Amino acid sequence: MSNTGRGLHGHVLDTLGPEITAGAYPPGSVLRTDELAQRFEVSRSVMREVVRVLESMRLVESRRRVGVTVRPACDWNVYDPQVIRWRLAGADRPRQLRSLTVLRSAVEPVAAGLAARNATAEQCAELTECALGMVANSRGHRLEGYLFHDMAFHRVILTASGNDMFARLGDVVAEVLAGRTHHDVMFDDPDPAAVTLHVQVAEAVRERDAARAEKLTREITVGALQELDILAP
Amino acid sequence: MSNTGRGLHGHVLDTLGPEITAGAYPPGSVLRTDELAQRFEVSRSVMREVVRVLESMRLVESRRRVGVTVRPACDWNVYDPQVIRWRLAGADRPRQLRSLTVLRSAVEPVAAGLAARNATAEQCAELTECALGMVANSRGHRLEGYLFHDMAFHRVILTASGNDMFARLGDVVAEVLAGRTHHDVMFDDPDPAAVTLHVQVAEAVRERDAARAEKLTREITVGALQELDILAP
DNA sequence: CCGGAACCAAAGGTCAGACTTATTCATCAC
DNA sequence: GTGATGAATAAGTCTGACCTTTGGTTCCGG
Repeated sequence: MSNTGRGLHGHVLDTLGPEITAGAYPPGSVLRTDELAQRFEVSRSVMREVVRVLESMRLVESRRRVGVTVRPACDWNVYDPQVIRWRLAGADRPRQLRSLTVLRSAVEPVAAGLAARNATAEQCAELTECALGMVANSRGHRLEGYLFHDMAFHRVILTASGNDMFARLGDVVAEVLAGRTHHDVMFDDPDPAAVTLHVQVAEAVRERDAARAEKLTREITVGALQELDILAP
Repeated sequence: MSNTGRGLHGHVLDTLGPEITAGAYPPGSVLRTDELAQRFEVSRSVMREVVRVLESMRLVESRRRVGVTVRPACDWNVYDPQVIRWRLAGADRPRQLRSLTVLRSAVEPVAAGLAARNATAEQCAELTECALGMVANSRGHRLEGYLFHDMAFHRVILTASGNDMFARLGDVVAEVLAGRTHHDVMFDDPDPAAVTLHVQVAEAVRERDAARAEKLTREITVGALQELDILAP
């Protein structure tokens, strides 16, 4: 699951990071490098590297003569994939999932519009393939197969937009989609209307119809919002 | 300027980070910790901490027996404020500015709509104050005063949306706005139409008119796109 | 000529301990 | 009360040692 698991450093990070994002230490709490090193049974060097990384994520602040103070949640780098994963694994997962879904609803329609203008022929083909894969797995409780193509679909859209910032959200969207399937309510087969919308988006992009791609994608994200009982804008 | 400047560690990071984001080392290049430590005249410990942070930003990957390899740009954590600052300071600043402005155009309208629903009375007041500040500084080459209130305005909107992910983009938007004023074309006084739009957005939020707030904000961001000669979606 | 096993060296990973420096806090003199 | 002084503290830095992984090389046998 976690990609930092390599080495002692990664292990400590994957323990301490989630603790902080879960709110185990209230903002302003002070941690001492030495104490942490003792607790995790690692050397101070390793602990310092962990603190540096947590600092770069703005989860903590290290100051001389004071210690390592935990920062308030509003300071955190909530776009850091690590932080996102930690928060999704924690107690306020539902809240986090809502935030991310709202973000999706803002970004994906615009990305789809751009994709309709900038997608390469190859990307168009990929998109169609993904949509067809979704259709093929839309019945008979083939949720895993459906999820796979769904994640790929949205990733292609975001990448094909040609915008760095959008492309980087592919992982985030994938995480949200996976969460919906694995942890949350996904009783039955996916909504047929949603499947159709994906096929139509692929069409619109292929036909370079930016406005239609944007509009259709907006319908998809509105559906995602409604699934979480979020009032559609 | 840079907030990491504290300590040797920060200094090295602020030198090596921009080099990497500027593309000084092609993807796949291998750096050796020891050599870097020599070059910056710091100990291996400090260098290791720097590498760890760069690794958490996904700028590099550290592997045994191989060294520190530079990752392709598509892997970078482009939402990390540090990375954003480094890229904005580098050669492909214009490209980066475009990416960020497109992101703004996707996010801010939705955020404004949410703000109209969720803003506290205090936030509404702040918003109005910012808008008035913009008006007051809109004539007579008071660019700095205008910028100050403009940044504050957008930050309040993003915060008032009540969405973690949106709120965190306040710094990014501020950076973009500051860039436009300081580095790029901002010859004369700001466009009066834009100033009016900000005032109207403040009104709409105060009156809880989400649809109007969203629409007006979309007009603001379309203007920002046009300034950079980006085709409005 | 080729494939695999054994070996070696290179680079990061970890550790322990000593020393430095900034910062806070308390004390004291004015 | 206020400002200067000093001591305590925890992070910052450096050094040098040793461990572990792993890519490359060599060498042997098929």
